[in-house]
Amino acid sequence: MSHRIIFHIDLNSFYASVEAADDPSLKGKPLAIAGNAKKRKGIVVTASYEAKKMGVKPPVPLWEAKKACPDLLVREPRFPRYREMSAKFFEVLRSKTGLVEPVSIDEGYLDMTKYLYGKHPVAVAQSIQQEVLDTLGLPCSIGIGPNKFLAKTASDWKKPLGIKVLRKRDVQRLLWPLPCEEMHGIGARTAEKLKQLSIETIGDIAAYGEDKLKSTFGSSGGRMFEKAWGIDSRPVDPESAEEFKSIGHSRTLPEDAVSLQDMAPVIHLLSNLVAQRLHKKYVYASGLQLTIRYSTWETIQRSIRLPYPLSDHQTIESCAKELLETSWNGDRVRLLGLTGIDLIEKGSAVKQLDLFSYQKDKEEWDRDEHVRQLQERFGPTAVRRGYYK
DNA sequence: TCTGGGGTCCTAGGACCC
DNA sequence: TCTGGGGTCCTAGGACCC
Repeated sequence: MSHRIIFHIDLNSFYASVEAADDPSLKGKPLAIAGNAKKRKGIVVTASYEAKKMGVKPPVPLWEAKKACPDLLVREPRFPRYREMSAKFFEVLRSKTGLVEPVSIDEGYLDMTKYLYGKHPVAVAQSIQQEVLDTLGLPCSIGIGPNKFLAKTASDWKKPLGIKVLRKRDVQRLLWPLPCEEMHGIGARTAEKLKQLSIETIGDIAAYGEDKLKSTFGSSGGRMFEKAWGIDSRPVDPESAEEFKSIGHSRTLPEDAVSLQDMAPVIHLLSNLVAQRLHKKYVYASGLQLTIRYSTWETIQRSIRLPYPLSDHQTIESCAKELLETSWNGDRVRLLGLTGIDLIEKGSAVKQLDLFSYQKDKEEWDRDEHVRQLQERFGPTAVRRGYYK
């Protein structure tokens, strides 16, 4: 672990950049990607740099963005296309090192320690940046450091198309003067708490003392302190993005719901979406979590354990309805969400069978097990190829 | 005309057990 | 009349990120 060289690579204004790459007439224009563009409640998810310069800072309501930038061009997101471009992006990264950890659709860490082959890290970063730009038409920023935190901080330094090295010895000069909320992991709430302790900058965090931070912020106080000193021992873990802990969907309703009948179609939709994704990822959910956001923005979450790990949409829907009926307080509802939790891989689920004393609804389980066995014999496409049904 | 949708991690507090 | 002390597990909520 001694002396690593970590890259953090971040695609700049990813969704907007993809749209501009696909439609050159958008290049150099203020562009916003906004969900629900036609409805009232849309917000800007991504803005091009031209739009950002005009004051469009996501996530901002679309109507406010248009007020700030009357010439704003607006596109609805095309997620399948973004996923496609993201896959190509990570393909490029994986051709550089075996140690790539995707963090989200548009950013990832690379452990380049053993993959520089004597070349200068900045030269390698430049060639990666150029390759991503040439082959995908997408600008990215690259941060280089001895650990994830410094690499991530460095990639934020200059956008778009930045390359920045942040060494441990730069921490005092470059990091300490910055306000606390510049540190990854410190948001508005924590920054406010820190302010009340007269901690304004990252340097103040470093000077405050580890034990005192821990006593007010728990374990995150410890991490805060270490980061302020440029310390971060987390490895680049290529597997971490593979495993899912939960799969969920949520929808803001076109209008506030005031009755169970209003909500029934949404529950139906969410159940189907969740079931589909569970199937696609070859997992069962052992529990279900319902989210209700009231018109006051008050949000509650209620969960139940399912009778056995499952992924079929009928059972999910009936359990979701049960949850809704027992959890809803009768107030106006703005948003509903449904999440499958405590996920179990279909292959490994069979080992847990004896742990569950279920009698009914076993057919779906057996069918899924049958599918799994087919997949083991014929590969993941067996079902689509028609071996089943 | 305020405020989307997908996640992860941590903690407080109650239930339960010995 | 009061009435220990741990430990674990679970749930809901909060904070944060992209």
